Amino acid sequence: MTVRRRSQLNHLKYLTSTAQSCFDASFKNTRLTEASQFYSSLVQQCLHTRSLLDVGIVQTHMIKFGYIHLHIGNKLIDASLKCGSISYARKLFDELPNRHIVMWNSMISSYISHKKSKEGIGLYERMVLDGVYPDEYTFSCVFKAFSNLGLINEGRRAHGLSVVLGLEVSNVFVGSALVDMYAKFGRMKDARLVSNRVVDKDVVLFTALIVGYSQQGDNGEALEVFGSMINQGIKANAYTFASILITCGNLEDLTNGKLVHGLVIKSGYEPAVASQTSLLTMYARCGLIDDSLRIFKRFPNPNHVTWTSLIVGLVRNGREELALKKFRKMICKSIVPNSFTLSSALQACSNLAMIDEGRQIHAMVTKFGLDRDVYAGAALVNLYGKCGSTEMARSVFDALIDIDVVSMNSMIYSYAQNGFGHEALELFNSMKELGLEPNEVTILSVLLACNNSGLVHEGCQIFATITNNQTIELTRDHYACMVDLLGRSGRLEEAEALVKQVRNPDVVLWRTLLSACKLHGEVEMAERAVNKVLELAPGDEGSHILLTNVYASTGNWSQVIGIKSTMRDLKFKKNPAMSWVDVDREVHTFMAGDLSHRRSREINETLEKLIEKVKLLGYVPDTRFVLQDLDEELKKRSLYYHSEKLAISFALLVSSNKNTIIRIFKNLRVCGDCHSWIKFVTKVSSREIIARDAKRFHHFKDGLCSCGDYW
DNA sequence: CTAGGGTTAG
Repeated sequence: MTVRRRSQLNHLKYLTSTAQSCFDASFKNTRLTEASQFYSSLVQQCLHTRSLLDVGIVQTHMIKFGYIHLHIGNKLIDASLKCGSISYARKLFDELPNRHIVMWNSMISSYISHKKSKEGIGLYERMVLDGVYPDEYTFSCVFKAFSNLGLINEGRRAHGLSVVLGLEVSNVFVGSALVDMYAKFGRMKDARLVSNRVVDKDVVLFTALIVGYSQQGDNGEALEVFGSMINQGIKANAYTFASILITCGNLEDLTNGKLVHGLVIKSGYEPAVASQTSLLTMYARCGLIDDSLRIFKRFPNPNHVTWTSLIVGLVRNGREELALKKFRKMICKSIVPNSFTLSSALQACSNLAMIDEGRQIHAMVTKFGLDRDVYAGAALVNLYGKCGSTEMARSVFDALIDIDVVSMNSMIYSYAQNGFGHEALELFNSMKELGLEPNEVTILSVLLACNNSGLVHEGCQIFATITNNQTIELTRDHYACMVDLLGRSGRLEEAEALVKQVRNPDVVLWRTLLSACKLHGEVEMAERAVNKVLELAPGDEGSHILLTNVYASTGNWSQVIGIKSTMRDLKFKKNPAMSWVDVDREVHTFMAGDLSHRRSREINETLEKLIEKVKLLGYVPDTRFVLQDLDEELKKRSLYYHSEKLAISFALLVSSNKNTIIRIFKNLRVCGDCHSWIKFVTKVSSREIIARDAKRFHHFKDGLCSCGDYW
């Protein structure tokens, strides 16, 4: 059959070029209906060959011989759409004198399903102006265009017209499209009102409602809707299950999650890809990542969404290295990553501060043309910020076309971590002009920036404004940041007053105050804070250590010994300080006085030489940072073997290229003596060193540090 | 001849 059609078309092409006059003569003698039939069958063939060229040939003939009219014209438009050319269909559509409602609908829905919402709405509006009444088919697709473009008022107006025409609730297709639109606008009340009025509710309508509640964060209500749907005897399908499993995941509700899992199996939807993907996500969200891995293994051909879901789940569960391994495997299998995938992989790199791996993924972002994507962009800004490359973060940020509040927050946070307080403030102040509304994260980031740069006045001002406006809900994190800011700058009374302002001050707040007390040798307040900490968290290890530090810094050794024996009784073990450095994708870890590295002897030689050199430039070991009651010489020796000094010596030993920046990481805060030592090292070695400690970055260059010695 | 809902992200 198809072969015959093919040859008929070829015959037509032949006629076109060679025997037009003959064809013309024979056609003119035929009746119109027969001509119509002939053309109809040719259009049918176009549908089979899916070739726009064929449509063109048929159309040329029809125009030439004057046979183009309503019925055939519609068929041609339909054929063009099926051949994948909306623009060609539109040309025909515009040329046609009388357009059938079906053709308006076909054109509009084609535009919208091909992500051309603007054109779809344009045609919808022209249709209304031309006096053609939209029908249930028109409404069931046009609302999506309004939600795609965020045109809430226009969408409401169209909703109004559907009410006038009596189509709003009499047709469930229109009803569910409306529910979906209002849900996407976040107006769940309107969505609910429409859905309540729809006469014959079906599973699609309920699913739209469930997804709406779930995506607006009202997961409890989503579960309610699911329950009432089941009670009404409407059966869930794969779409519904996929959505409700995500709801259970959002709630981290394993009980209901497993219950739904059972229902999925009973209903026979378990093999559906969406159900599987949602199951994987649900278990990952509930912390059962091994179950997710097991589900993943069952996929014969995981698609990019499945891979991404797995990667996201792994990162969420702190399995970044496995996440990156899976990501590489996915790339090997030639699955094309999208911006979801890449931003998740980048997040894994950020968490591990793996700059090299991150750079490679950045290259992929560029390769796939996603440099200006807001999600990939924010993830890149985050990566470079977390790896201490503020300049790179900024250049990615500047390349973004649409800056949203999240990418803005990432950039401000990058500045904050790296001690660029003024730059962070400048960006924060520019938000108003850009029409961006700061949120909780913005405020926290900018306060952190002030904190890390000692901008006490500015931080207090922002905090006061936010407190007065009450538009942003301040969390304990915000207060902790302010307590740190005030406390470290010596305004301890104000800091303590702020802690007391918080409704239920937690351990973190009191501990922050405690460390400020340590910094300023404020023994009495420190004891008060410790008592509070122990009230809230009996036997808290950190606060014991901090109190030891307070006593040690004021030379109160008998108290130090007292606490230490208490800690021994409670079987405390101090979290050991650790530094590491990434050389050629291999992580080298060092503890204080660590001799376990295979090149330990050379490392120590390098270190000894460095210490001699920096001493000549004026480095004096600062033994105040040794919290043991040793004699001065021993204190000095113990300083020399701090983990960060070992890591830097190793890095200098193995990398001779002066232009390579040395990056080291430490799990605790960098010690004061090491901080000053590293500044000298940058001078004697002419190297740049970036150190990330538990709290922030320190960029050491030419004998100075970006933190301005305030951290 | 034309129609509605789902699974991955900071």
